[in-house]
Amino acid sequence: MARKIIENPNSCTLVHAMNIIGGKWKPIVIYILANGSLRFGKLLLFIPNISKKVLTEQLRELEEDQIIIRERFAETPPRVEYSLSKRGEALLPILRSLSEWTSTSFDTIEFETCKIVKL
Amino acid sequence: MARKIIENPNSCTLVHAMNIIGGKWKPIVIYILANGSLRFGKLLLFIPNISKKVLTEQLRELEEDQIIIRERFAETPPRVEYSLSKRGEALLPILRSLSEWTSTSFDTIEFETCKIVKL
DNA sequence: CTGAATCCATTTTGATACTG
DNA sequence: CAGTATCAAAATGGATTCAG
Repeated sequence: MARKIIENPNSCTLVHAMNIIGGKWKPIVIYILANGSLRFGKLLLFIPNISKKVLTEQLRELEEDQIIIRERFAETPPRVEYSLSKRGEALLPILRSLSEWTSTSFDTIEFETCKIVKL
Repeated sequence: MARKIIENPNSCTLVHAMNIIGGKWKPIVIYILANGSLRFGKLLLFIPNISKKVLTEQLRELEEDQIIIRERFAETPPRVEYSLSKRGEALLPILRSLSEWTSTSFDTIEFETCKIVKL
């Protein structure tokens, strides 16, 4: 039986989406920024167990994909604010759905990363 | 200012969801199985560039999280069918939303993994 | 304060050959 | 056919130190 290679737009877009939000901390960052812009130091507090390096990398990638916006203020000491872009905000309902899916589908969930810091 | 550690159920469930579907090939597997059950060999054809070993691992994990169902038939040669569970099916609308989000948010997407085999 | 640069540990992914 | 086993490669994660 002959086989034919075809394009599958659904898989393709799905893979792309996962590349963007599939990072270990990215959904958390997006979720936290949903409540408003934050500076680097605060994000670090909100996400325990993440190192500066990794947070920096994740933020860079999210910025490249235009999910978040990075605003640098020329002050001393320097201040940098991160916030969600329109594209990032469009992602929120989907992340909420994912969150709900987990809640309704699983009885128990436990992580270290469940704990976040409230200021 | 005092800081207090609290639980954040949203982040928690989100992280859990990403642990389950965040694997490199998992969303594709789920998407493909959405069209009906398939056996191992077919899945391998549908996902170019994936090795048997990796596909096996991903399927095992999806099975452990009860996203897919593995059915083994005692025949010769052996036959194994994979299909979506209820829990996995509940994920489909969300994956479709993700797919749509990518389509509307980005102009161009390109991957090697976009190509799948149609039988 | 923000984050770049190093160095190293761990995890993930893959190519290949082999088995019931 | 549907996997294992083994080895190797690559991506990712993280601790620490340095800099504007």
